[in-house]
Amino acid sequence: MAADREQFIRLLKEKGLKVTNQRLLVLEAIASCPEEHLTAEEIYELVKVSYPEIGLATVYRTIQLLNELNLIDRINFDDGFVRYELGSAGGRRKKHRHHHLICLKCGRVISFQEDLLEELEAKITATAGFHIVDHEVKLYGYCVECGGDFIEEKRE
Amino acid sequence: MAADREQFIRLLKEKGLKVTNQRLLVLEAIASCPEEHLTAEEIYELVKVSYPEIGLATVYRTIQLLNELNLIDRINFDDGFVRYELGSAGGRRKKHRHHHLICLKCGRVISFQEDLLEELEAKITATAGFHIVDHEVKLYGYCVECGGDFIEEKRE
DNA sequence: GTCCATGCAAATGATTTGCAGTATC
DNA sequence: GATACTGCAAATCATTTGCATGGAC
Repeated sequence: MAADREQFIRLLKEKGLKVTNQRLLVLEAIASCPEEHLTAEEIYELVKVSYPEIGLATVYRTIQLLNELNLIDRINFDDGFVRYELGSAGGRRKKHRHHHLICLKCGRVISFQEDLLEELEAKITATAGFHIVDHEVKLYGYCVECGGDFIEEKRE
Repeated sequence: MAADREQFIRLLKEKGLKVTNQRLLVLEAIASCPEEHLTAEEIYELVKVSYPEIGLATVYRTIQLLNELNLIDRINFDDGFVRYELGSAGGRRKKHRHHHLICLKCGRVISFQEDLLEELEAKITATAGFHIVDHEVKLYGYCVECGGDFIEEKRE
């Protein structure tokens, strides 16, 4: 939505930062791929389509800014790239980031949004004095195409 | 325990790999810090105490081997280092890795072992055809020293 | 003796940074 | 017009790799 864009512009102005084409285009690129988990390089390539002069360093700097403003979240699938996706806090009031199913065979990543651990968080806060504000869950397994359905039968 | 060591030696022999001092010392270093989440550099420094000739590259290569053998697990706290800890599958039959409470203020990491998501895993396997075999959970918040206890009162 | 493993130094590759020119406010 | 932003190239820094030597079996 353009909601992210408007919020970004507002936040930039609030902080005395400048609203530039490059910044808007980086956010737009990320927002245009809500199902993807983009690397800096991928975002760079996307923005270059409509703005070929942009530099990779600018993309990195903008990503950092967007992350500080909580407009995007970082995710790490341990494949050597840090990835980014539209933030869970983006405008709306959802407080938790969403989670990921990761296929161990083909590497496919499926996102899902669900508050998995509310109860557990409350319990830990009460017993350990550790006040939890967010959680991140990665589930590893095998997707349907990679044998998720019937792998059980093949074992033992 | 020395159980890890024996298992390591057995696995090396099974695969026609050589049992070297360096390999045993790297595993020993990790096993000697069960509460820590060591970086490659930290492991290197630990091993150097008893074996100063070891090279950092050997540590990296051994870590990779240990990880492939499932004797250690990788964890990433997004601070620029990959970290390692004794594997959840190490000898015993625990199938899930353990989880982490991460303090957003001081960075302290507390591990805990608990099967959090058995039910959820079963549900997703049944409905999405995605067969889950492991999960990783990171909980973010504030530890007791950093105001975990009373931060609730300070907010609005 | 044969290979595999090691140590060193050089290479890699994602991300960061310095700086002079450029655009926003 | 001042100041922040950009693009480029050079710098960083964790990790990997090539290669000749050394060690395990």
